[in-house]
Amino acid sequence: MPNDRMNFARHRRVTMEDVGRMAGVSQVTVSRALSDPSKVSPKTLEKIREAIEVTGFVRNAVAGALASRKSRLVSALVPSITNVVYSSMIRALSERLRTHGYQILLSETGFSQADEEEAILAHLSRQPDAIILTGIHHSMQARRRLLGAGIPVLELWDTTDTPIDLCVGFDHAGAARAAAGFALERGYRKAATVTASDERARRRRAAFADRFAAGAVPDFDVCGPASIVAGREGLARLLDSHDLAGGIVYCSSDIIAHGVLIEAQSRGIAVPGDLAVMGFGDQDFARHLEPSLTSVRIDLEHLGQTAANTILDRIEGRNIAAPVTALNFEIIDRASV
Amino acid sequence: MPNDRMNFARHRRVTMEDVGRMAGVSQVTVSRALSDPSKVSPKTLEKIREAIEVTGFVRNAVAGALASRKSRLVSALVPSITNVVYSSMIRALSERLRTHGYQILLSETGFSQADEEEAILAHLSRQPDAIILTGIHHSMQARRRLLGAGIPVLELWDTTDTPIDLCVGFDHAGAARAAAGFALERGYRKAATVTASDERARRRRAAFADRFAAGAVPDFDVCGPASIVAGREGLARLLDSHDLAGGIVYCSSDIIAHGVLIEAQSRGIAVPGDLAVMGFGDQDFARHLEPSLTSVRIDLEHLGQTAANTILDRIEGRNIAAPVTALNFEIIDRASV
DNA sequence: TTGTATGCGTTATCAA
DNA sequence: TTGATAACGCATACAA
Repeated sequence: MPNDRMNFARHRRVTMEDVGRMAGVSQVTVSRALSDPSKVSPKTLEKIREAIEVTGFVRNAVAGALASRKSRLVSALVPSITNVVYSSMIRALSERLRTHGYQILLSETGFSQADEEEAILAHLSRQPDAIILTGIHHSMQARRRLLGAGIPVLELWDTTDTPIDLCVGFDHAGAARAAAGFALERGYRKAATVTASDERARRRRAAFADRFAAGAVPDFDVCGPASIVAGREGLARLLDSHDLAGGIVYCSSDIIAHGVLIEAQSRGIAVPGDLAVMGFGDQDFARHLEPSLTSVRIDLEHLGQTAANTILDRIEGRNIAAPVTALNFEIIDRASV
Repeated sequence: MPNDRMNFARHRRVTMEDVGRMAGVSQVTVSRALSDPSKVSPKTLEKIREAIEVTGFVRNAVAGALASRKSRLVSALVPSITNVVYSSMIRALSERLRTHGYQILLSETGFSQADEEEAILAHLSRQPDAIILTGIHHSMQARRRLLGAGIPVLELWDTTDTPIDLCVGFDHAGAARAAAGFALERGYRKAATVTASDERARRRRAAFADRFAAGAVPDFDVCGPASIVAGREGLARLLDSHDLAGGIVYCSSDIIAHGVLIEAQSRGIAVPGDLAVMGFGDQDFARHLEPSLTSVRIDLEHLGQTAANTILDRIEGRNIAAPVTALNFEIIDRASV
C-alpha cells in the first residue's frame, strides 16, 4: 500500500447531519434514534438505521461528551500494567464497567508520586466520569486536584478510614498478621522474609515480623519489582548470613516465593522438611508448583468487580451503604509449609 | 465522609474563560499561553500562570479534541491484558507515546472477532488519532470500519504482506522453523508439542512440526490460555500415549514450558537427560528456572517501541520507509535442551 | 501581542 | 413524534 494512498489530514467525517439528510429527517432525530429509540417512530427508525448502514456512520463520542458533560470514561491508574495482580483487578473492573457502557482509560504510574500527579492531570483533562487510584498514599496536590474534579474517586487495593471518597481493598497488615499466626500455629519459631519494593509489601512484611517475633525476623529487600530471580537471590543472601534450618520464609508475593522454591531446590534444601515457604496472593500457579505453595488468597476478580459496582452506584446516583469496603483474605494451606 | 457531601451533578468546571477573566485577558490568550507560550508576552504569561494556580484550572481535552479534530489518543486492542506478552508491548508503546503527549485507550478483545468488532467501534467513537490491533486476522466489517475511520492503523505482533495500513511484528512460522532446526541440529529425532489456544501459537506449532518431521509430531492442545497447569497437564497427557524418552517438547510459550518442567521434575524425569524442553518468548524467568530454559527470544520492548515510532511518524506526517516491519527473533541456548 | 468571530458534532431545552 | 435553537469549552482564521 503506497504511502500517499492514505491522506489522513483531509478526511470528512460522517455526521448525524449527513445521516439525517439521507434519511429525510433532522440531525436531532438521528441523535434520538440512537440514544432512545422508543421516542422515534418505527418508520423513521428504519430509514435512519439504513442510512447509518450505508454511510458507515460512527457516532462521535467526543462531541457527545462535550455536550452532555458525561464522557462514559472511567480512568484507572495502576503502578504497573505488567503486574498480573493489578491487571487482573483491572480486567474484572473493566469487564463489569463495559457492560454498562463505560470504557477504561488506563495508565501506569510507576511507584512514584510525581508520576502519579502527572498521570492524574492527564486523565482529568479527559473528563472521566470517575477515577480509580491504586493505594491510599497520594500527594496533597493530587488530593486537591481529585477533589476539585468533582467526580467519584475510588482508592483500590488498600483500606483506610479516611478515603478521598470511596475505597475498596483489604487489610494488608491484618493479612500478614494472619500469615504469621498461621506459621506460629504450625510450630515455626524461626522466620525470614523476602520483600519487593512496594509500599504495601513492606507494610505486610512489617506486620508479619511484628506478630511473629516482635521484629526479630531477618529480611531481604529485593530492591525492585517481584520476580523469580529476586526470590532466588533473596534466599541465597539470607542463607549467607543466617541459619534458617527448620524455619519459614514469608515472601511478599507468590512470584518471589516461586524463586525461593527454585533456589531451595537447586541447593538441595527440602521444602518443607528443611525450610517452609509461604507466598502471598495465591495466584493460579501457586497450587501447581512442586511443592504446592501455601499462600494468602486475595480475590482479585472480586476486588475489581466490587470496585466497579461501587463506582457505578456512585455515578448512577444510588446510595452507597459505606464508602469503604474491606474484602477478605484467606490462608491457603498447601504443601510448602 | 458522608454520602451527601459530594454533589457531582451540579459541578461548575473552571474554563479558560474564567482563567482569562481573572488574568485580565481573553480566553484565546489563555489557550495560546498553554499551547504555545512563545506567542504570549512574559507578563501576561505570568498572570495567566497565577490564575491557573489559583483556580485549579484543568484544560478540557474533550473540547480541545472536538475543536482541533485531534484527540491525542491512540487506541490499542489486545487479546488479553493479563498476558505479560501483550502488556509488555503495550507498556513500551505507551511510554514512548506518552513522551509525545499521547494517551492510550486500551481494551481487551478476548480472542473472538465479534468482541474485536465491538471494541473497534467503541474505540473509533472516541476519535483516536491512530489505532493498534493485535494480529492480522480481522473481519471484513472490521477492516471496512478501520479504513473508513481515516486514521493510521497498525497491526502488531504478526507480519503480513497485505497490512490494512501499517504492520510491526515478527515471522511466527519462521521462528518456529528455526526452533525445529535448532532441535534437529542438536540431534533430537523425536518431538512433541504443547500448544495454547491462540491462533499464532497454533501457526508456530504447525511450522515446527512441519520442519521437524513433516508433521509426525504429537501435540497437546491445552484448550485455553497458557498457564503452568496447562503445561503440566500437557506433558502428563503426552506421556500417557507416547514414548518421549530422548525427545524434545516444544512449547508455545515459556509459561507452558515451565509447567512441563515442573511435571517432569515431579515425575523424576531428568531434563535434558531424559527429555529436552523448549519454550517460546524468553521471558525474564526463563533463565532462572532449574534447569534454565532454552527459548526463542522476542524483544517485546523493541516491538512496542517500533510500533510507537511508526505510529508517530504517520501521525506527524513523516514518510514511512516501509509499512511492514519484521523484527528478529533469536534462539537462546540454555540448559533445558 | 492580543482579541473577535466561528465552528467542531453532539445533547438538552423548548416549541410545534 | 419531530424540529429549531442554544449550549458544551476549546482551537483556528483572521483582524486589529
